Amino acid sequence: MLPELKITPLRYVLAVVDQGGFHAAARKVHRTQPALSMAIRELESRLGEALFERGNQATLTPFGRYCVPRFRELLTQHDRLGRELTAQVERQAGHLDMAAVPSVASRLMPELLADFVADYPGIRVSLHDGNADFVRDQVLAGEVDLGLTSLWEEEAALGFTPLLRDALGVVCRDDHPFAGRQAVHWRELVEERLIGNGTSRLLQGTDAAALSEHHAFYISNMVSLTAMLVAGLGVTTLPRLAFPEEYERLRFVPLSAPRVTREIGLLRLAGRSLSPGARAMADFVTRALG
Amino acid sequence: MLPELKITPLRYVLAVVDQGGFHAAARKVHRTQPALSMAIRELESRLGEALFERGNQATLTPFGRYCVPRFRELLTQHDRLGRELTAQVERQAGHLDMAAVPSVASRLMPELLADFVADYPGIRVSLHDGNADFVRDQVLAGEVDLGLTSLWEEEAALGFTPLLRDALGVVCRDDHPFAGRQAVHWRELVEERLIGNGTSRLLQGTDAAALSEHHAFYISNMVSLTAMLVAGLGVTTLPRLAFPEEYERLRFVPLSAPRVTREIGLLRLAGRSLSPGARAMADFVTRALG
DNA sequence: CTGAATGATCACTTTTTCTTACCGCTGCGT
DNA sequence: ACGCAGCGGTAAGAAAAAGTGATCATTCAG
Repeated sequence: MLPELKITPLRYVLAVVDQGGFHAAARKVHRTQPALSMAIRELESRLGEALFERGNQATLTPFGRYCVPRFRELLTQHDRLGRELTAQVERQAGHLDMAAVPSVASRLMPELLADFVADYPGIRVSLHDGNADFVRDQVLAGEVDLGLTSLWEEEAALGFTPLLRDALGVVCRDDHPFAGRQAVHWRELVEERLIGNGTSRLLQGTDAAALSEHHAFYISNMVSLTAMLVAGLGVTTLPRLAFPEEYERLRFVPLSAPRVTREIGLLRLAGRSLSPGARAMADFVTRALG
Repeated sequence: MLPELKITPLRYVLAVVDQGGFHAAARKVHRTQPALSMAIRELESRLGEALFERGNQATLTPFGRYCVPRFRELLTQHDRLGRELTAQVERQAGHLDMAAVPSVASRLMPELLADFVADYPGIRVSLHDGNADFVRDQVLAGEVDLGLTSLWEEEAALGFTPLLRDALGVVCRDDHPFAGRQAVHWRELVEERLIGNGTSRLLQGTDAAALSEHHAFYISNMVSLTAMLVAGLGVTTLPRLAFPEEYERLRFVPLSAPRVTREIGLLRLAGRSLSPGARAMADFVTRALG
């Protein structure tokens, strides 16, 4: 029904118009003159109307004059699309959404992102932070391309690439007997007033599993938790990365037994490939942390 | 450098997306499934990025999801252009400019145009009227596609198609001795007070050439001329078509000797083809008057 | 476990596109 | 007036692209 206009002949027509002749145009598009002659003739017969005046050399018919600007417009859009897509593929443009647990988001991401934008100035990044469940759900729902978190349990739909291990330790105030110690054994914590938090479940399944039931309070909010620690209301366990270094009065003492670590890594949907931008980020993070 | 996106594979991609599978899409576009498989694979390798998730059946990659709306947009514009051009070629749309001498413009064109728009409702017509020189110049300058006029002298750059002959006659008031006569001989006019007008030069080169020098006044404006005739100030010569029938008191009497006729026809630029709309008009006029 | 989907792959044919070689025409300089 | 360089068009065959039919592996429902 409607004639399928091929892109190349349109380009030829414009070349002939712009160069003012078939020969010059052929040179421009790296073809021979007959190629243009035939391609354009083909296009004309497809349209059912001549574009160039026959006999007269390379002058447009009225219909040709009507067509040229429209051809040019279509080609402009075609080329724009081509450039846009290659920009995406070559990571000169694009965007990605990622989610990270707060410790990663606040301690690792700032530097990481600074380095990333230096390498890929055209790629826009959105970073959402939330607890490990939030990150997992966001990835699973496809709301974000990548997650940086620790994974509680393997899932078929998720692909997890471990990047770094984060050791659990005890956090206490600087006047506490633990402060300054090289290590603490879990049994010593039984005597303490222990404050539970979101990371406490790391202890489950370890020798210190009992502790995770043991706490006096459970505080999920990090600001509240640190306030209580600064007030000397008790001690808590936290992975090193989650330990808020900016509080002068708090100290982090590694747990010597059990040696509990959480594994922080890159989380993504299995079997779903990444956008070019997301792949750039995934590669970048793996190189930087792995 | 930039990858030449061909139209057909883009269409295939959209078909696969819309139909939800390669087989269904192949049926839709009247191709076999391998054709789509291969064309799309080719496109992917050209872009350097997969559009469909391998293994998983006909689901888009993130990059594919990014591409699809853009492909659709480009195809929409492509198809719109195709439809637009065929509309022009098939005379469902378009426009043309024409010029005609006043007699043709006022006596022939109204009915002609009415019939034309009935046949070609989509074509816009601009009609300019002016004397024969004006029409010739407009055509020569390419300001109009077609002219309806009489041609004084052949010119290489102009193509003239005679359509009808218009006989010269004498115009006088109804109380003049000529009124009611079947014919008048040029010698009879020598006695009369003769008013010259733009068409008087038709007499040049005929037996009555002397008359064209002979006139008492020369009036180019038609309204002024008729006013003078109605006032009984004299008589004039006019081609039949230029005789203003709407004036009850004026009479037209053919010249029996010499038999002078002007030849009215279609004027166009030689060696320059017409736009589809103009060709429709040219054919139409030739059929209607020829 | 079978059978009917899916998409991928392979060998081959058809179609399209391009090139080389050559033609006729036009216009310019001698 | 003549040759000659430039133009665009034509024809035959080579090269590339697109399409087909047969076949395969995989998945999923009954």
